[in-house]
Amino acid sequence: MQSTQSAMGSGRQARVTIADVARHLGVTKSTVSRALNGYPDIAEGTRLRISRAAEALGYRPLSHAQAIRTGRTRSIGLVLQIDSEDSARPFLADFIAGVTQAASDATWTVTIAAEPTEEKVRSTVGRLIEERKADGFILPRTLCSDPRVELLRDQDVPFIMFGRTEDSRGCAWFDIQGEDAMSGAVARLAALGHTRIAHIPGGPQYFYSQLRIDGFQKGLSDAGLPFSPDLIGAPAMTRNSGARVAHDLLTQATPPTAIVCAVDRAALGVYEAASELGLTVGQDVSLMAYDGLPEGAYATPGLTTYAVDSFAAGSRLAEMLIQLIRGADPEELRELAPPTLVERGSDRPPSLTPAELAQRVIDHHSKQPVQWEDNQ
Amino acid sequence: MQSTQSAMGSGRQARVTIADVARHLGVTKSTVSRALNGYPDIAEGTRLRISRAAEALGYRPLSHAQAIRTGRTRSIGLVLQIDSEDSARPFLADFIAGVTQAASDATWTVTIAAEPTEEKVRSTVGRLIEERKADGFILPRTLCSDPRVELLRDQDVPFIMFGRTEDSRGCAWFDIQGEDAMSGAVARLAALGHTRIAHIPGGPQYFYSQLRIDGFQKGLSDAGLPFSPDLIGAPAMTRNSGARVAHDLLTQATPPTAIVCAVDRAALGVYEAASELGLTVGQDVSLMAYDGLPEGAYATPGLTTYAVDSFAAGSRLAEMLIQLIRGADPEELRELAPPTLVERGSDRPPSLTPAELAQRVIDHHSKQPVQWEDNQ
DNA sequence: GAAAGCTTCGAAACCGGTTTCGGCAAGAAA
DNA sequence: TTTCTTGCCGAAACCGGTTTCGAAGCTTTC
Repeated sequence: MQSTQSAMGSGRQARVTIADVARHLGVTKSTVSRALNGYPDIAEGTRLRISRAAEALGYRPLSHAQAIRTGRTRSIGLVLQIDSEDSARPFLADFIAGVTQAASDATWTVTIAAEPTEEKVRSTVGRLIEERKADGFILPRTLCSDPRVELLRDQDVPFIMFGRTEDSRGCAWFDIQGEDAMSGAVARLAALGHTRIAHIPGGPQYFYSQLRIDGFQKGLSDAGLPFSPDLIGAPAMTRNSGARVAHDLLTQATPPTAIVCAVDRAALGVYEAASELGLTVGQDVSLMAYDGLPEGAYATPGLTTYAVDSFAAGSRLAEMLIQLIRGADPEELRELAPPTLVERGSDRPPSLTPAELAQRVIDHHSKQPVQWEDNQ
Repeated sequence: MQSTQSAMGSGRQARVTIADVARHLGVTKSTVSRALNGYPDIAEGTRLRISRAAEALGYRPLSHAQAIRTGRTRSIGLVLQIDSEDSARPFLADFIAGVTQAASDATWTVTIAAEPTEEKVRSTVGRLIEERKADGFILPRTLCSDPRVELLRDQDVPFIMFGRTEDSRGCAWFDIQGEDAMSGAVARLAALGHTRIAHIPGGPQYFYSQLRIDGFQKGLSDAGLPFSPDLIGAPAMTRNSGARVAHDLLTQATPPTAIVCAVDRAALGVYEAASELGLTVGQDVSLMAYDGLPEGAYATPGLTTYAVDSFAAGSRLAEMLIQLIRGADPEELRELAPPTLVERGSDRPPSLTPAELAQRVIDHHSKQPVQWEDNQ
């Protein structure tokens, strides 16, 4: 019956096209197309007949054939920046799984790219736009002022950010409530009896770092604890810099008995610093952080942290982006999800006062001076 | 001059199409197309004129417009299986970066999907084929007999495997030389003076596990060491199962003084088992493994391991797949790359004989019996 | 009963490329 | 000079969809 027409080449199975469906029912392609796309000028009976036949014949429209007319590929773009020492790496698998899962559920696909530098990321995004490889983009790890945002805004391409930025006029975003986590951590530590609590913030280029500092300060004032600038250390995003900053904090004249880190990775360095100073985390100094890295479970004692559900974040971002592309108002597409507290052993009541702690450090220091390596 | 034609909708910048280029030069679309695609019936001068003009005008063909006629999207498919406890996770970011980098360099793109179960992976691959979203696929983590392979072979869709399988007739693949790594590890440990060396293999569903067992045995015979079945423990792919298997091996009547693990993750468990038995890795028992996980560097002492360059693997796989899609013979597209030895502290000369080691374990065991938890 | 309106669908153009076919001109062979 | 190639390119069909336009057929209205 359908015969010759679609006898595509070498072995690959002949696809059933819209023309096949039309011929099978004795209608025209245009009728089939409109029926399947919900145009109002098709009789309900006809629509039913057509959609049933399409289903039965196994017809699947070719998204790139549609795209040539509609300009839409049903594909979401995800351009990652992966530098040699990427802090986002552990989340990535879950995040990608979430994004693709949600896309898949909507019969969309995800076009992914990874570039090492900000500049290359920009140009790749540009290329994907030019080639219309994606109908919209998810931007992970947004910076305070993000060049990708300008590019996409200029080109009028839909996008959604994972994380807020300073200026999010007309932008859709999804974020995790990092500020509440930080104030929650302070509240928890204060309830345990700590009175001098320090913070190690993340890199200033990330907007969330400021939010978490704000949350930290709010936590202090909520608990009625005094704030002083020396409670906030230098930014640290890696294990080693975390160790260095923790070392500085703990060798102050009045050291904190508890430290709240903006990111888990820095917290892993705090273990090192404590150990070098003859202190034990969870005993002499309490520690809380944020991210939920699996490595935190392997530390001794386990790191108490606020965990982010990256899978859920990715899948929600994909859903929201699809809505945006379908015409939703970006200002309506904004969501804030809470992280979940993972209680392990690194936060306990203080066993020493700050003064006693300082003495312990001095005693230990007199025995063995410390050297920090600069690699890793 | 070009005016009205391509005044595409709302704000988004007007693309320059092949018709624009043709009009600009006073030739037809077909000439431009053939010139740009290297057809032999275009004069060299014309070809030059056209490609220069295309460059100058910023013309980029729309891959999905090309696809409608050619059937090719210039996109490679990557369908990952990500279950809740995925051992491949740490590699993933680098791997993806490698794949997309190589694709990007060839102005191809990567369409990615992630599914939790084997069945869903299969159906997603099927969908991507039906919708012609990818011209070929990279299959990571190949199983001994892999259902994806049958599917793709049936449909006559090009694909390349990361890892060999039992039956790789007509298949292209890229793999890392795990068997040589294992025999190299044995040779190294034998040279250090170990005479009783055990192996903890990976999951039997993975073909590489058998290869690595073979390599291990070859290492023993090369070193002139006797083999006995009790030198090979139960399979272990996780930290906890690694600990359990190591415990079994080390509590044998004649325990090994060195253990070679098929995967790093299991080796991390060996540290735990050793510590529970009152032994120190690198001192009482030597340890080598394979993968190159970053966590290995944080263990004490650092884990000596054969590291896989996932970025390079991904990028090579993408390059090879593109060649395959362009018509290369799959039997020619097979490559084996060596891992690189990362020397840290876990392999040292034996300090005890197996008999002395057994006695140490017995002495320690009489003091405190061991319980293994089953979570994590 | 004719005009007007509505519903429903066919015909054909269109999207941006690729590919087939054929024709023209120049050069080679007869 | 005529004929046959050969090189080069234009014309038009084609890929698989979407969308515009218009025209039937049926109702409704006056």
